[in-house]
Amino acid sequence: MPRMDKLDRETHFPKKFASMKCQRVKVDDSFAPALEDEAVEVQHLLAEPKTDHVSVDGVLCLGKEKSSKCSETNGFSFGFNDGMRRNIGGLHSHITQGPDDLDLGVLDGFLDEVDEVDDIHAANDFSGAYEDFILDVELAQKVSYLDYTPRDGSRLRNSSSESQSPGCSGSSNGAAGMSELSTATIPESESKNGWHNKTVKCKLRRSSGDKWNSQEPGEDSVCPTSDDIEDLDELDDDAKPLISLVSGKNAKKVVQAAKAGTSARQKRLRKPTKRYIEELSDPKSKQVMERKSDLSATLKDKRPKIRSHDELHCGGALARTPKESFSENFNQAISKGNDEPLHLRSKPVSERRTNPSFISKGRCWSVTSQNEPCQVRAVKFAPKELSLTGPSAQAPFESRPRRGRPKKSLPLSFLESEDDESEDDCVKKRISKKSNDRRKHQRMWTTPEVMKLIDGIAQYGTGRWTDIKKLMFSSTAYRTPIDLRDKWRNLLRASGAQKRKSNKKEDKEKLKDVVRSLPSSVFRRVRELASLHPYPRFSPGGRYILIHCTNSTDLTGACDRERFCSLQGACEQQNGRKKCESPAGSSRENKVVRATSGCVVFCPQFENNLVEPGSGSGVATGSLISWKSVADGAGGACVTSSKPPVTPGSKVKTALGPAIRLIKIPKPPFLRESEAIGLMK
DNA sequence: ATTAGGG
DNA sequence: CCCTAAT
Repeated sequence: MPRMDKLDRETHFPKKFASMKCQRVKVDDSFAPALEDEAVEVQHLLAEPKTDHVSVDGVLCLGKEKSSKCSETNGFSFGFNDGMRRNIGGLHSHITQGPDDLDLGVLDGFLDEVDEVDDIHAANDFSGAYEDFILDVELAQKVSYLDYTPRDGSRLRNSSSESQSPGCSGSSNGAAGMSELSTATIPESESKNGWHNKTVKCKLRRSSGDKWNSQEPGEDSVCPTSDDIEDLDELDDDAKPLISLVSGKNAKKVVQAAKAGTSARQKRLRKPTKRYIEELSDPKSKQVMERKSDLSATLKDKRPKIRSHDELHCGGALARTPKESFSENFNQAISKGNDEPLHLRSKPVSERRTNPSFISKGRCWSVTSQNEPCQVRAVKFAPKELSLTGPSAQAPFESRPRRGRPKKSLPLSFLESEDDESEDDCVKKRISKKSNDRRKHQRMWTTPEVMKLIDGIAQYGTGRWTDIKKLMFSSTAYRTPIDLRDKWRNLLRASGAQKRKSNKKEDKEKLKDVVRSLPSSVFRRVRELASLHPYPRFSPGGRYILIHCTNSTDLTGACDRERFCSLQGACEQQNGRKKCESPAGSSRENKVVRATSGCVVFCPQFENNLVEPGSGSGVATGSLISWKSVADGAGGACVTSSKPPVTPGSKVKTALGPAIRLIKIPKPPFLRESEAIGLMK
């Protein structure tokens, strides 16, 4: 901290403070207060006086104020009296030095080890699952005998033909190609409906009606597609049990199949992943492995035809569908489906109109969950050549509704999940050269899915993945909120909306694949949304230091509690917990936070350090403001930027230095000065 | 239970 | 996609 600076600043600040009271420092004529939520334009910064050679010293004594009870005044005075008086000199230079030092390295080997441990656990788990399996067989049997009666010839026909088909060979032979599936003869709707009905019977005792019967064979034959095919291997799991049932020469197999079908959804969590079967060499596990593979084989044998049907169905539509009209075609195609999102069915039209699914900002693809199946299939069963992800294999038993994710499923989603595709448990699996690839079970994202995701984000932003899942992906059980978020992260990178961090060739290749697999319109949308909904966004749990707000940075609007409250309100609803105590506008937390000078540092433990506008308003250099205030994007506004998405870690150019940076505080919430300074290097 | 974030 | 930390 240069002394010169200090002196200099001390002469400056009185003036500044005076102007801060006006809530806005008029730096020059070009200052445009019009930018409410956003930041001050860079040019404004450029015009700013170079005030801020204040040392981090005074600013970052976070540890010292342990309680969050400090009064607002304290907060302010702390900021002002201390921070202001002290220097933050050298801050800029520090900040600009090390953009990436926060990256934490992790050993790959470690992950592998963890993986192996997991495998062992899983093996144990499987034996347990098998026991259950046996127990369930009885029930399954009864159900099948009682409830299962072929509805018409078609089903028998299906099954017979199924049983004759060569099918996929083994579970380990993942490379069951699409090529051998080219001769589809069975209407998908038939076989599928048949099985679905059965499933419903078993599970719901016929209480659910004939939802699937209403569909005419071929009704879904128009499937939009494009070059953007992601996935090849997708078998209709639903068909497997049925086929096995009918064709079963082997009672055991029949039972197994029935069991697999009836309790598949219920017992999903217990299914071992294919990987365990493949990789387990432990003698103890071999028995299990054998049984398992036996079962898999049984099931697999029966599947091909059904899949091939899909292929036929969608193949016609594959050819055309130009990029631009992509979404339109898509909508047309899906509009043929008789299905409508269940969650909307019961609602009056008027209500539907207001449903987010139908009103998304700007272009909305209006992809609804129920309609997905067809689309998904269309994409999935594209010719192999179109695959962008390389060979894939089926892993029927790998379906793994992720640990503990959608545990709490709504009744509706249950029904929906039975609808069709969604429950197909064939999880796509990448066969990479590395047999020990951690990412074993992957379910490729189809373009329609991506569009749904985008629509969801358009409506809910990037913080409410569960909501998006519920409303947009209610029928696809395999997509968890985390999956949605992950996909979004990938989309951001792929669309160029986010600077890609990794320089690895492998990653780049993957991104390219993603890019190729999606229409450009998708990425346009992604970029739009990226600017609209920053990601990563400031999260309530996040700890950030916002370094260096400039003089004229105005947080009004961006920081108001109301917006954040509305976000929390949603959480409150879904969690049943009360997170946002005070309604927007009624609490002191709703006060506007204003940063009119220098450097603002905030930390969660200073929640109550809100600065009250009007009373010496303005967050002085070094003041602490509530993370709550920043959580909803105020951080973005705090830093000068004409580009909205300013997120933790992002750089923003200023007139005062090459760039400033939002830094996320690592683990221990309390940070010593030296540590904080260290972070900035 | 849910999200962020890193691998 | 998996896992962990944090809330």
